[in-house]
Amino acid sequence: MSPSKSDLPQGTLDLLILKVIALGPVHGYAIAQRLEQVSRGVVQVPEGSLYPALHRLENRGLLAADWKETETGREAKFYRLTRKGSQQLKTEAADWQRLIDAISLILGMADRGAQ
Amino acid sequence: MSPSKSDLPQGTLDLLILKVIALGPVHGYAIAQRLEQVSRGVVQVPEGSLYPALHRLENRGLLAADWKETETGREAKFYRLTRKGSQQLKTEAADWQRLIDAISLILGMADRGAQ
DNA sequence: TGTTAATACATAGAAGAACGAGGTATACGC
DNA sequence: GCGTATACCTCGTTCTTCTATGTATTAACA
Repeated sequence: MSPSKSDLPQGTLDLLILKVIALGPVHGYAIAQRLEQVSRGVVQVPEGSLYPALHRLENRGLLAADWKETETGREAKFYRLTRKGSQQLKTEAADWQRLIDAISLILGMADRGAQ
Repeated sequence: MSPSKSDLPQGTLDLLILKVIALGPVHGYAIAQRLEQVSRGVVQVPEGSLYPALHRLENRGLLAADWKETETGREAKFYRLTRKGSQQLKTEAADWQRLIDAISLILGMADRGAQ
C-alpha cells in the first residue's frame, strides 16, 4: 500500500545527499538507504537519480570519493564533503528553510474576508 | 539588493498557483504579484514560468478561465479552480506537508554518535 | 549446484519544468 | 508623445529526474 511516492522537488536531492554525507563518509547505495529509513519511507531515491546526482556534485567539487571496503567486504565508493561542499550544504540548508517558510505563509493564507 | 533569489523547486509552482486561485478568481499577472507579496519577496515567479504553468493546469482540467474586466478596466483572464483542481490542491498540499516533514527529519539528523 | 535476492556501481534516453528573451497590446501619468 | 506598469503569450535552452538497462559480487537457500 505504498504510502504514496513523493517525487522529490528538483534540487532537493542534492541538499539531502550533502546532508547525509556530512554525517560521515558513506557510499552511494547507503545514502539512498539512509534517506529512506530516516524519512520513514517518504523519500525514495531511485539509482537513476542517485548516481548522476553524485557525479554532478563531485564534478562541481562539492564531493570527493575514495574506493574502500565496506564492513561486508565489498568495494564501494565512499564520498566525503569537500570544504566547498560543506559551505554549499550550509547555504542550501538556509535557502531551503527560507523557502519553506515562505511557502508556509502562502499555503497558510486563509480564504476568508474580501478575497 | 535582491534577498537571494530562491528558485522554486520543480513542481512546487503548481501547488502555489492552485492555492492562490483557491482564495478566489484571479488573473495570472495578479497571481505572481500575490505570491511575491505574501512570501515577502522570497517567491518570485517569472512570466516565462507562470503562463506555461497556468496553461498546463488548465489543460489538465484543474483550472478554468474567463475573460473579464479588472477593476482598472482592462481585459484579463480570470482563473478559478474546477472541482478536480480543488481536490488536487488538497492532495498536493498534504503531499507537500508530508514531504517537508520527512526532509526536516533528514536535515535535523545530528552528526554525533551512532547516527 | 543452480538460482534468486541483495549489494553496489553505472549510463542512455525520454520526459518535464523552469527560465530568459522576445513579442503584442492597452492604460496612465507627465 | 513617451515611458512605465499592466496583462497576455511562446520559443528555445538548460537542467533534473526517472525508467530501463547493464555489469559484477556476495549471501542465502533449495
